[in-house]
Amino acid sequence: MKIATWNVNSVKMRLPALLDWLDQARPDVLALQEIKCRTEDFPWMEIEARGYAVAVQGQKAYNGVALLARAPLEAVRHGLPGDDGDEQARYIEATILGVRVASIYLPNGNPTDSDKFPYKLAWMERLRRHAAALLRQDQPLALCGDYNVCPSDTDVYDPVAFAGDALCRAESRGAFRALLHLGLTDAFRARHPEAVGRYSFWDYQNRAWPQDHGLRIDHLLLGPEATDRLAEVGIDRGPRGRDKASDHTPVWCELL
DNA sequence: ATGCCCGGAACGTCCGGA
Repeated sequence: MKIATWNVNSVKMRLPALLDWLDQARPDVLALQEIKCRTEDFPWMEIEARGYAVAVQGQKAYNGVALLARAPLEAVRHGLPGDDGDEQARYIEATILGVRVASIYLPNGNPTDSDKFPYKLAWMERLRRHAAALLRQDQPLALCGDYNVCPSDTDVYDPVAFAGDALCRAESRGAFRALLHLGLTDAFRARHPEAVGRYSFWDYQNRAWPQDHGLRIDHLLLGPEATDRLAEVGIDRGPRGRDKASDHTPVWCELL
């Protein structure tokens, strides 16, 4: 079972690249982030024609997440519990082939002296509480998405320059570690413990991609049952090199 | 010290992204 995550930065602009990647990589599940469209404007027909079931949590212009699966999506949950006043479309969850899978678009949190940073940290605490509840269900779990956290300096092309950034701040990394301490496993790091310079995001600015100035911020966090089944993990840099690319590229894992 | 590059909304130029 192949499970992947990809921040597409507008599903409308990325539709040709998305359809190509589905045909080529053939994931059983793909978690999308930053679809940047209302649920009713999602390209349902084009995706379903490729043999995928679709669940969407959209909003106008910003954010938005979705789950695509080659098997039925069961018991879909829209939104992260813990704040009924939160209008931002950043979370969707469903069961696919017995695996509980979430698509997560965690807040960026910059600038750190604005209210965006405490919003990020509060969102991460809500995620921690919900992940703890999911882990108590004793079913395979995969929390997939754009976490907007570089877990360690080895995940950053210039750790000094990013030391004060919301993606690298101690508070963000501590909240990420709190997720791991629940019993979740960073799939990429589990399979590639010593890897340096394996990124999932390269900024559009400053020629970041040709210089390989990247960050690893897209993660697959697996519960114990899924981790026991973990066979392989990869980052597919191909889509980032295309014309009209997203600034993120897909991360995938294979469960036995 | 600041903008660089993108997409969306909208039609001038700003917001948000990371």
